[in-house]
Amino acid sequence: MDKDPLIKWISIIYRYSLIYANERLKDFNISAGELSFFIAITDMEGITQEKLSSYLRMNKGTTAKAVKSLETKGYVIKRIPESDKRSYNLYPTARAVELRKRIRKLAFEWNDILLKGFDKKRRKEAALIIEKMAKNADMCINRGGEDDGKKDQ
Amino acid sequence: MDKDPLIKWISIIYRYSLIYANERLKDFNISAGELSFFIAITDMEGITQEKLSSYLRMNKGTTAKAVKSLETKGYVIKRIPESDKRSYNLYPTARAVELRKRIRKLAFEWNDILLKGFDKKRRKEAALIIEKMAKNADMCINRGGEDDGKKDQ
DNA sequence: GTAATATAGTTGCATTTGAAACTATTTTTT
DNA sequence: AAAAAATAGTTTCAAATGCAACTATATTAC
Repeated sequence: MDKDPLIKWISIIYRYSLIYANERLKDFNISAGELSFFIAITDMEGITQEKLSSYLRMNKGTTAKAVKSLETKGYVIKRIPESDKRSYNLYPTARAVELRKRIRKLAFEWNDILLKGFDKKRRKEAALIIEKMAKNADMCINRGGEDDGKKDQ
Repeated sequence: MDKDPLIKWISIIYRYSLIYANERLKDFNISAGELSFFIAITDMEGITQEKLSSYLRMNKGTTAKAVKSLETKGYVIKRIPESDKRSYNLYPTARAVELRKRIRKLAFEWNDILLKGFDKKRRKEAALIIEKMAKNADMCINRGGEDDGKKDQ
């Protein structure tokens, strides 16, 4: 029945997502790994790296590197707020804002590819299932799961 | 509605799967990345790296490295068949076979964690959806998707 | 039967990521 | 307020992975 564990398929989806994103993002000088950071920062201007890490469930080291790279590429500006000199508020540059729509669209185009052949109802169901699985994973790894800065459902 | 693209959740599931597997596999001296190779080789004795790569949809370079590592660790033996001196047939060692059940079980325990709170019917549905999404991704990246050596559904 | 092409694997390099040790700042204790 | 603990980021190291160039063998063309 379930001859292969789910992780086999999750792994394929994830890795192929990176391949797809890397290909499609070439023109924008954004790497697949930076994509979710780019989207989150343009969506939530002023977010800190800490919040960003917990929102994306990324290791803070990973976040630091991605943000630094986006900064170097001219997509993000870091500003130390008076309120807490340890942290940074992250802002998209004008160029990032300008690209935002196209980049976001690209991420959702991949959704359509993944969900090809699914009717409306099944797409909904798929999204709920995937999100629930991620939250189950989160609960397991982070005994509870911190808030991700957005009301999630 | 779908404020975050599916890839956000897929990414979380994938990365947390690695974290979980690495933790649980410590005692066996098998890394998370090697897990699917270990399972496939113990399940399909004699498989070639080429077949293994297409079965797991892994880059052949990645496969080469994982197999070499499993060989070094004493879990896999490579044998060049007379029929084709370019290739290797991969066999699990006695020790690998001995661990097979426990390792496999571990992979499916993660399934249970991911599917916590899902009833029988929904679990079935989840598996179908994930697998279909992976195949959609495969179709997109590999304009067709080669056979993976097993009849898949 | 050579030459050209295809296939199986390997290796070096780059990217993505997590863990852990580290620095700097803030908050809490006492 | 000084000491201790917590928090925000950075950096180093290692693992997982894809890609492209490479070697060796097999197959196909001519």
